[in-house]
Amino acid sequence: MDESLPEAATAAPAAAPSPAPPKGTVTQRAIDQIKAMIGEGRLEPGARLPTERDLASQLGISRSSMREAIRALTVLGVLEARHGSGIYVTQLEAGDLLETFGVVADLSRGPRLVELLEVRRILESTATALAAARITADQLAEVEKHLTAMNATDDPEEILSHDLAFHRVIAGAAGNETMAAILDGLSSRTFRARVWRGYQEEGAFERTRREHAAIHRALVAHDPEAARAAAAAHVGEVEEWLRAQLQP
Amino acid sequence: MDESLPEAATAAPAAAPSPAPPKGTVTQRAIDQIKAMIGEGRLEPGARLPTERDLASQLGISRSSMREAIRALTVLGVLEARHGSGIYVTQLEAGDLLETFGVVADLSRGPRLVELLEVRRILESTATALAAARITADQLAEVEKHLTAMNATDDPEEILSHDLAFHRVIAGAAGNETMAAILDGLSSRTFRARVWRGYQEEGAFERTRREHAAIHRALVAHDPEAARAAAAAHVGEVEEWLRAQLQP
DNA sequence: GGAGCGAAGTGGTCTGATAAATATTCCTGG
DNA sequence: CCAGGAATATTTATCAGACCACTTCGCTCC
Repeated sequence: MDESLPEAATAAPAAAPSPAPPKGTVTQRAIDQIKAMIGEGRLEPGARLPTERDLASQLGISRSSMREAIRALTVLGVLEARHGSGIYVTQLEAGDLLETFGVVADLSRGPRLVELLEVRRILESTATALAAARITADQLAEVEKHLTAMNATDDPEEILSHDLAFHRVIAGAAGNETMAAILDGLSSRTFRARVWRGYQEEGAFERTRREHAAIHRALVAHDPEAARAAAAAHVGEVEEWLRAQLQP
Repeated sequence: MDESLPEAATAAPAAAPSPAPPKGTVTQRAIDQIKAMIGEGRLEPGARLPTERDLASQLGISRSSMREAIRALTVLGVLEARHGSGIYVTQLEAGDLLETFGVVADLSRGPRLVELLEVRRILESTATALAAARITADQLAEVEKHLTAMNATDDPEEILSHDLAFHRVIAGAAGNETMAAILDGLSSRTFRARVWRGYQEEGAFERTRREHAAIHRALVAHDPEAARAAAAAHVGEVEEWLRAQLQP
């Protein structure tokens, strides 16, 4: 019967500064609080966090919930847990935080693949244009290395690998690490493997080779506009092919 | 002694297709396996997963570890847990998966903020150009609504809110949901609030107003090139200001 | 047939314990 | 005094079991 009154005696002992904003789950709150600590600068990149137990008691939650929060921030690339050592804030660099971008590419299908390629075309053409203006001799040599290696083999795996590296070096030469990291995610292995499985079976090898050569020529000539056009055409070819595939 | 030969007796009862690839933590493995299930189409968008308990025993791990895996995929926007109901795969649309993009903007500092603005400038200018060609009368009306509302108040909070909506409608009119979702992340509330705190104190209100008007004119005229230029200049202004701030 | 209720199912949280990897301390021998 | 290594302490990784909160659905009763 009537044994329990909703409110009453349970005056929480530790309701100090934060009047316990009861939004969402405790785990979500923990995630937000840790993010806030980093955002406000209370935790520098590379800093070591208190132990799981300390953090848990500090926020008034159980260790299980705290572990879920930590795990979530780990997959986001914000934290890094080292077994036996502790939990650390990553360097919060573009590569750390944008690694999850690959998940988007891996799980997207149908029309969204075309949209992703459109984004890649826009960013890649601009990045290649910037690279044409800024690329150094060393970087250019590396581009050539992957270009020749790509043309010297017939193994699709190896071609794909050098193709990815080819574009990665170019993106790096553009001087915008964030853009390079995004492009890396948009070119993730499984994403390209999926699209190219069919594309390369239509004799696209030769065309791809010519397009890469055009990009390389533009880089050598330090001609941003030619580089932009060549890169846009390169991605656009795949984009158009994929668009056609979706309307049988 | 010599009691242990590497292989031998422990013929696991359920070591059927996957010979237990012992890479990383069990939780990470669980994350990968669930991702694989979705990637291979064994789990459609919107589908309901087995219960935590079933999934855990199915993969041979404890419920705690399985919960961490689920939580991780939840913050990535891949899964959605409904208390008392079950765990479901999201629709895997751009908005779901790219929500995490906001944390990049929120946690970035210094030079990376400039890089993010550069990416935004590239995408936003292209999106605005596309919108100029494709925008409908209804969408144009909504753009105007936010434009006038923005100019009718002095409350920074309200201005920021309508500013975000202004660009969001334009991005939506460009017809690429993925690009719109990325731009949304690049314009997340806390990100812009941080940058604009200083920017708007330098009498940038009037300039911002003129830039928005220019974008709007280009949209009305359905002039992609003008729209591209206006949008690029708009973001570029903030970008340049921020770049200058970093070299005192 | 419909409204209300209650039991079963399911995610959310907590507690406690053990294993594994790492960090620290301290002892020993030169 | 110092170098090396073993014992010890710290910390994350994982597991197990319990209880609570919310949802769902079937059942009863009107």
